[in-house]
Amino acid sequence: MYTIGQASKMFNLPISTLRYYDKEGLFPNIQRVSGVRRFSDNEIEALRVIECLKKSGLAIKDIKKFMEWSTQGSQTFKQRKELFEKQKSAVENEIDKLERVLDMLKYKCWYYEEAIKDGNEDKVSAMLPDQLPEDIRVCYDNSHI
Amino acid sequence: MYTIGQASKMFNLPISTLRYYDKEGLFPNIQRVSGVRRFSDNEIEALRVIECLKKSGLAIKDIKKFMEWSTQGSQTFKQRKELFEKQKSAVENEIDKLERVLDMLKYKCWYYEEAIKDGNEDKVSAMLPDQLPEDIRVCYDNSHI
DNA sequence: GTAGCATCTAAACCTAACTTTAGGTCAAAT
DNA sequence: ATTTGACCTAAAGTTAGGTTTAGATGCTAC
Repeated sequence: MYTIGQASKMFNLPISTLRYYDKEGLFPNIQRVSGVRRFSDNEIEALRVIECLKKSGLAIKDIKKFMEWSTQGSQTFKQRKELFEKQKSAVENEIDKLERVLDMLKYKCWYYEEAIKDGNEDKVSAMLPDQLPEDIRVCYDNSHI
Repeated sequence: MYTIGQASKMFNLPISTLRYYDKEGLFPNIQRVSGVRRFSDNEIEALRVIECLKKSGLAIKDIKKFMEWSTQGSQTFKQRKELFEKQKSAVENEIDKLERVLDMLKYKCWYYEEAIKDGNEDKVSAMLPDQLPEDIRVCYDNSHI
């Protein structure tokens, strides 16, 4: 059992954010002792899931829906599983996108290294893809589809 | 040379967004013909960079700063390179985070598969990490640090 | 010549996810 | 007894990144 201050430190989230999450219905079963919230193992695991779903791109109101499903027992197992499958694909896609962003960034890093070496960007900006070093060409191609 | 409508289609961005970017100073050198914007190769490459930096997590006002550096010639090569290096690390970090999110999601997918098989989550929720299948245990461990 | 487009501007509006403010309760330490 | 510190609420404020609205301009096809 933790206070809001302890939970705040555990997850490195401001107290105001935890209260906001509670107001938004993300802890549907949180207990209170004379008005004060008690974060049990239940809420701690909820917070882990909240962080995960948030980073996966899910909006608060949809995380709330999941938390409601969790209070409804075995009849919502399928929905819950499907939500996690959906977010899994979303994150896989996001990672793929970021890999292409990374290639662009690698190309640009190389580009400015060369420009610095030359003192100008004339040579490097005139270079055609097939004149680039192999590893840089791959990055260029991946980011200029 | 492209009109705003053509650029909008090329990048799949609303016209209003392109005008907003212009207002925010993201095309410092864009030409106009009797008031109408002309998107040249310069602005097209700028848009590729904008998309990249945006996805890397950079704010519009910082992208603007980069675009200003780009108008200042060789004296800003170093700053520009450092910006790309910084965003490269940021994206590498973000990908790492997402890999851990992915592990949590894989664990939860497995969890609900088991719960569906069993008709309840009693067995699977009582399972200690070392009783999990090896691949799932890895996911669990990576997401419950 | 007028109807239909694409373009333009300034300014208001929108949304999500918080954060801040102002005021209040309560228990423990001084 | 009063001060400190952790908790509480409701409501207002904030920020980023757009989007929408309303009204204007100008080319081109009929």
